[in-house]
Amino acid sequence: MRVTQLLAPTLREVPAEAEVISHRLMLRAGMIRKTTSGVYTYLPLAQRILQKIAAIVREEMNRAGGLEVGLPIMQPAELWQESGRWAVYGDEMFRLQDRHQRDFCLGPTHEEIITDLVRNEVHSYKQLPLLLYQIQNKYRDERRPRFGLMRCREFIMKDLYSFDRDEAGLEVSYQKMYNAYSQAFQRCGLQFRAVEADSGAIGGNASHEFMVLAGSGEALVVHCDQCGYAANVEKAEASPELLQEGLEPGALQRVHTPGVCTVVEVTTFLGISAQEVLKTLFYEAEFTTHRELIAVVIRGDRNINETKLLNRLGCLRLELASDTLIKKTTGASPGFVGPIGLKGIRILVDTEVPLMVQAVVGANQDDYHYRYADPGRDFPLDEVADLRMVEAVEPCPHCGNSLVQSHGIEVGHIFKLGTKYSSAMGARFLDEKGQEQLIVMGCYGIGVSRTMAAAIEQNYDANGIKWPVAIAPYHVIIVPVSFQDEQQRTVAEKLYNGLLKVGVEAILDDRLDRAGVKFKDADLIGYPYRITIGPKALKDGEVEVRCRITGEDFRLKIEEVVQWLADQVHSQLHGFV
RNA sequence: CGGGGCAUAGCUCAGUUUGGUAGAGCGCCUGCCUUGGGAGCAGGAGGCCGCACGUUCAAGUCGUGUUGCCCCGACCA
Repeated sequence: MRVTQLLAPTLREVPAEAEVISHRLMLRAGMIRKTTSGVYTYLPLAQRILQKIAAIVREEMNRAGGLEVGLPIMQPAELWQESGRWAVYGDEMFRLQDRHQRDFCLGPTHEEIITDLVRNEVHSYKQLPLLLYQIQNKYRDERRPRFGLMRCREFIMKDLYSFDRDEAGLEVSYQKMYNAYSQAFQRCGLQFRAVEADSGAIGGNASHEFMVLAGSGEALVVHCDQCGYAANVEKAEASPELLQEGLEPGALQRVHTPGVCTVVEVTTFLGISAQEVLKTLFYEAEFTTHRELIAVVIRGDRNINETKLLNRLGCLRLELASDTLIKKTTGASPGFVGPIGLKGIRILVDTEVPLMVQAVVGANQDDYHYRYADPGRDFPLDEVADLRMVEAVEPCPHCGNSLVQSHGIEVGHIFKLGTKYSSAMGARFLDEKGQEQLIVMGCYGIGVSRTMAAAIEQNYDANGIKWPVAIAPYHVIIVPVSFQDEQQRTVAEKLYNGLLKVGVEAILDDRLDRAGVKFKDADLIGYPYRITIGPKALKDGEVEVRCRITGEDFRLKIEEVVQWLADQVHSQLHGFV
């Protein structure tokens, strides 16, 4: 490719709409343009990158035994009504009607479609296991698209669905995918971590997320260097901290605490630490059939993990209760509520609560607290559960070593689905005994367009992007300082052709612009290697090579540079396989 | 969905307070010159000032409505 023939309109200034680094750089590098909120057009450079990511993913899916299919984007409402999700999916689903007013949606995911295919075509245990996947656009009407390609309404996703005859088979498929995902992200040249994840509303009992580690990541994960435990903080187990071991219980004491509402105020007023306070939060939990007020008790210095709470309760939605409702129920304002004497309300306590013997709690009367509350003695411990968010620094729940916290971008997510869809939609097979059995399913997604953005979030500097070789739009850019100079031009063409011959993807900057312009664009777009052809090195029969990733500069003989670059590129492309 | 902000040239933004013939820098086109980190000179093209209605002799500017976009929050198989 020659730069004069490429469409890569680079921008000197940062478009006002972009905040996130990957978004800004892709706009500036002439890779993407916004079509409407959450919908982008991919220009040639981005398209090449996406295809490279997709190719790696495709190879790994195939290697794991996956079969590629092409599923429809436009899907009939009937299938979604069968699974029950037409009603549940809500505003996030793009819906449309045809001229006969029949309902359709644009696929946000493809469980229904694929289950429909499999129930029609698979009838025997001999046809299982089956791994089917596609790489395709997905549509979700996000409430708030943002961060450029990170959260779009239209995006590219690889989704694979596994079909097995039983749980043991699912476990095998799941492991295959876990390994394939690890391999795929490694080959993309990304630093990532697989973490245990909450399986959310999709159900199932096991789930891992693949996180590209980057400071700008939305997700918080913790991991242990010692034993390898890693989890999203939404999921991470919290090990209870023993603080008041051996302490003798005291007599419950009601103290006047006028206007002292928050944990901080309580600790200051009483001269104690937040660890000695128990706070009580009231949630309104929405179940399928009813709404219920729930009290949750947790140590004053801890935070509730609402994901854990929601899972524990098995409710659809959680919301902190309003002050009015709290007052009506307990007779006290939120700052003075506590578990003692609460009647007719389900009380959940965090695992650390029973370990305390002298706690300060609200007295359910404004301007009063209790001291020396003894959990179990002064209020019931009927429901004890891990309900707290793990902190930045705390011991690993498995080995006790210190956990490390980091930010990540979710680029892959694998789930065990079980029989949720096969039972709803009747996907069954006959086993050896002629018995009808439900197919056991798993689903596995990789955000392809998001992976492109995540790669940038992890690899950039003040001058632009630093693509890993495996997913770079081209491996090498050749920059003659002056393309009008005949000698430089001749060398440039020779190297260009030489690189193509040895399988290195080269692009020649044949523009008549000044060198500075070409250097700036090369850095911005982020080609891994740049060959500079200029008078300085040329007089020694050499050219300069700069590595974008490490910043290293090399001077190489003209005759040697092609092979040298071929070695560099190929070792990075195939080093992992 | 709640809160905030923005909308003028391809991009970044002035101009709106106090109504009076549309501006700058960058980019783009032509020519000259130049070529090692976004050069210089000369000339040029490019705007329903988001849209609609209203006030006014006169609206980019004032009023009402509307649409789109961005940010924060809630939400996120």
